[in-house]
Amino acid sequence: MGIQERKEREKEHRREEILTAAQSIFFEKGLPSATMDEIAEAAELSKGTLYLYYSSKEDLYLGVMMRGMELLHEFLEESILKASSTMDAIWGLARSYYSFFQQHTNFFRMFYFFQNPSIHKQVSDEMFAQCNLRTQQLWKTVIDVFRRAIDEKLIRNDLSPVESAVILWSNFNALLIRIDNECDRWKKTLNVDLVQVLFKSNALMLHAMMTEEAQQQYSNQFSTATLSPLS
Amino acid sequence: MGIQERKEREKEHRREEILTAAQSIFFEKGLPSATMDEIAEAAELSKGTLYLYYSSKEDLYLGVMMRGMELLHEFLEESILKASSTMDAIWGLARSYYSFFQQHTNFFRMFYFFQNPSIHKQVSDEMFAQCNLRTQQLWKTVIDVFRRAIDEKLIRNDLSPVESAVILWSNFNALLIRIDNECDRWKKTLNVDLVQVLFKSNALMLHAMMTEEAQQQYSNQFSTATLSPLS
DNA sequence: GTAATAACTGACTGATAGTCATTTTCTAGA
DNA sequence: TCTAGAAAATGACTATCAGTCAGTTATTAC
Repeated sequence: MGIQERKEREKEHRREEILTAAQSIFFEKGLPSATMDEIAEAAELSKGTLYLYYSSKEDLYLGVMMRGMELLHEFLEESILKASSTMDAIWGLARSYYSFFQQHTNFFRMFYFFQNPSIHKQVSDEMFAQCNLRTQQLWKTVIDVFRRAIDEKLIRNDLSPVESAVILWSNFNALLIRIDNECDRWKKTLNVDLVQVLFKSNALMLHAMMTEEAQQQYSNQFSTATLSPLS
Repeated sequence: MGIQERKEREKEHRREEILTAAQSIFFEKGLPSATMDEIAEAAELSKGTLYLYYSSKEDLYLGVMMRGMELLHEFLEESILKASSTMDAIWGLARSYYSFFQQHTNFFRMFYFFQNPSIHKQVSDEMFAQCNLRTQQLWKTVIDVFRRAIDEKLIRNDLSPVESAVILWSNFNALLIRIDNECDRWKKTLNVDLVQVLFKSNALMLHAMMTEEAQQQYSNQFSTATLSPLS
């Protein structure tokens, strides 16, 4: 009998439909303002049914967010594949994360909204574990690029792959968040273009992490010309 | 008649009492889980009275947060005063922000919780404006140190004071947030001490921002020995 | 002493996350 | 095709909580 299998498929499909409905509502309103009634209406289901598939609003939010994490992972993997060298791959991570930020701002916002533990109260253990797994996979991809860079003596070997990855990523991410929230304010009150600062900062930090040989080899890469996003 | 004045004082005092009650509840539970009834009980007032002094739960939250911002400002100002040189003042900003983070983690958490615009819905314009003013004052203090550093040719003059300030601060802040949320996880799964990474990252970035003269002058400052927090 | 004003109260309203008894739909075997 | 039982879906209901406002208490001015 394929009935069991078909039911499984249909159930999975329903889970995805609910997620799609939730996504449109969360993108529009954010977690606090979105209501389960709205999501139910968007999904053309009753509210009770949502709870047969997800155990809380926060679980739904996490489900949508994990779609975003998969998408970001694809962005990064693809840019790594396309890279002509390991150094190019490192710059590619920055460029592709910036593209992701521009093209999928709503997902990006979910990431940093959920970074905050005050929100985690209603998240189920399963979802939380699944999300941590995805996060680890993402980090593995990023860290592996830095591992290669250190093996190739592009990055100083007094930095570990994990250290260099977390430093460069955190630095880039912090400025992306600031761009998302405060870009206009910084432009108006202090006449600073945070997007330029973003790439300048990334270039500075990467340069500081490089071995002397690599600094000489790639010195031209970090001229002001290539600092701007290749938009 | 000093009655008007006394009444003003009493009103201000009541505002502060309410803030103190709110602070204890917000520290304990965070914004989403704290209830106005709890805060009212802690303040020994009725809920209605809270709304005579603050127009929403979020306004109360902002009021408490601004206390934290003033405290941080004092930390920074004091460390700048104590600094023996401009370069020492820059390191002092990092050290004092780290001290603030350790001693007043609850305030620190409020800062990054509220960075998120999804929360701002119920904030009054007055409070928002007041908070922006405080933020600008804080930034002015930080930026002024970097202005001095550039004047003294310690920091490269292709960086503006604002740029260098926002880069170094954002970088430091990003890792502090990660330490607060994920320190144990990084230690366990990847065997990395994020606190060491924090100061290493700050040293790297600052070094990259320095002029060649300053790099030579201060090269010993950034040996591994001084990378650890002077706890 | 009293009228006017200011400060405070807490029962009430509306919104909303999550529940569960009931109904509807689907499946398997006769 | 019919039917019993399982699976899926429903929506009225409960509990909680931010915010309101008519009414009460305290203070001031004369």
